[in-house]
Amino acid sequence: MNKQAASEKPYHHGDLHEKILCSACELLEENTVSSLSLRAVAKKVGVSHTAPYRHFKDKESLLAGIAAVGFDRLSAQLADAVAAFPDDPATQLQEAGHRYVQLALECPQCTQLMFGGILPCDDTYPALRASGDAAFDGLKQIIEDGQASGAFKTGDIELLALTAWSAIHGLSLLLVSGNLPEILSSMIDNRALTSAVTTTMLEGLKAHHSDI
Amino acid sequence: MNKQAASEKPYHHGDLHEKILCSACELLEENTVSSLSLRAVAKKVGVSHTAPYRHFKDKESLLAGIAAVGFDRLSAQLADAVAAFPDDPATQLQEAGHRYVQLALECPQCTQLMFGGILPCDDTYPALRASGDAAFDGLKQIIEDGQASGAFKTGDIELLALTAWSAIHGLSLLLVSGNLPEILSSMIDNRALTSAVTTTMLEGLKAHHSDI
DNA sequence: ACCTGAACACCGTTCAAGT
DNA sequence: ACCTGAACACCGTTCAAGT
Repeated sequence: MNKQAASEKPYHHGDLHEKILCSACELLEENTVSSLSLRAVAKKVGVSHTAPYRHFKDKESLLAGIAAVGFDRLSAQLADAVAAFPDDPATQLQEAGHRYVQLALECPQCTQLMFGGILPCDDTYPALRASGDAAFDGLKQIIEDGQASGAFKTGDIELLALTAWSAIHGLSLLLVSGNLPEILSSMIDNRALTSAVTTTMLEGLKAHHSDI
Repeated sequence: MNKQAASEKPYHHGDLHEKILCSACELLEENTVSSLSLRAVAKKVGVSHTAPYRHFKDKESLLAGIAAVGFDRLSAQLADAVAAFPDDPATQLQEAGHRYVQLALECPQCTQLMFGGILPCDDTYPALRASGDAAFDGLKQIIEDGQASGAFKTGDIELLALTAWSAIHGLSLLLVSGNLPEILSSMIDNRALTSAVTTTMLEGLKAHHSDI
């Protein structure tokens, strides 16, 4: 009795689940996502290499947990971009693009994990899928607001959102993967690259007032 | 004497280098790029698991060989797109986009290998880098022609090329990695998705005739 | 309930040794 | 010159066993 509420997970370590996830996140960015080993995570936490199996079904399940956190961070950045420029969907979209690229550059390995086709995107990991969908919903909302205010051209919201997403996603992954040719990657300011992409992208999304 | 010319590599197997590369390409698409093992390639070729080391420095070196082939295929598709619509840069760019996406969908694992940050893009593999740069040069040429003919807006060629590339690259990787939300991935026709992206992208690239 | 250690089947890579 | 086999240090995962 006196079980001190229902939420307890003491015994040998504190919240091992959380500790493992946290350490994994750190180790992930120290190297390549494919070089992250469950055994190394366990060693870093200070626990036997089989202990993580009490908290994650397997390695992939742990990776899914990390990726979900990444998508949540992305959603948060999107929300901040919207809040920063109320009632200005065009600027919101541009700001969202900048933050998307910035986040990708800050945690490149996590970005690869989220978008590198490493994890299944079906319903194997519902939490992961939910986090990913939430991020896309945030983007759709900006497009919808822009259409409502007449700033963006009309058309299928999903398709317009996909277009904006593709542009900024492509740039992000090209930066993260290092596939840009020397001329571009030697540009001091990544913000200039992002601006070039978002500006042209916005140009294509804008309503053509000559059509009215 | 009578050495039958200079090009000989008989002994036990024919051109083992080529056989390994070829088998690796096939095995690659049968599974994930990260699950491709050198030992499995050797077994498929019918040779001991250390034999590949006579022809490739290590596993990464073999992967770089595969990726270079991928970039060459991309360049070829670009060239075909240009040839198909002479003197029409806008249509060339759209066609190039379609072929880029199509190629990515045909060999998703090779695409991940080429763009997944698995290989170093510095001068570690000169052939790989050269193949990659060649593909980008093809794209730049389309942009340049479009500017010359007045179809595209003026501006830094590299930046405009990057913009076009980002849009189509982003779509390709989103398709290949499976990160699209259900609504979009359930669309029967990927060509419709590609058209949506390329059309809006072209809209942003076009010269604004009202500016003249 | 939570963790450990031995064990298994796989890796990539090296190296002495065979033809 | 080209290939092999044993060996090493790593994996992920399972399972009986400990507290």
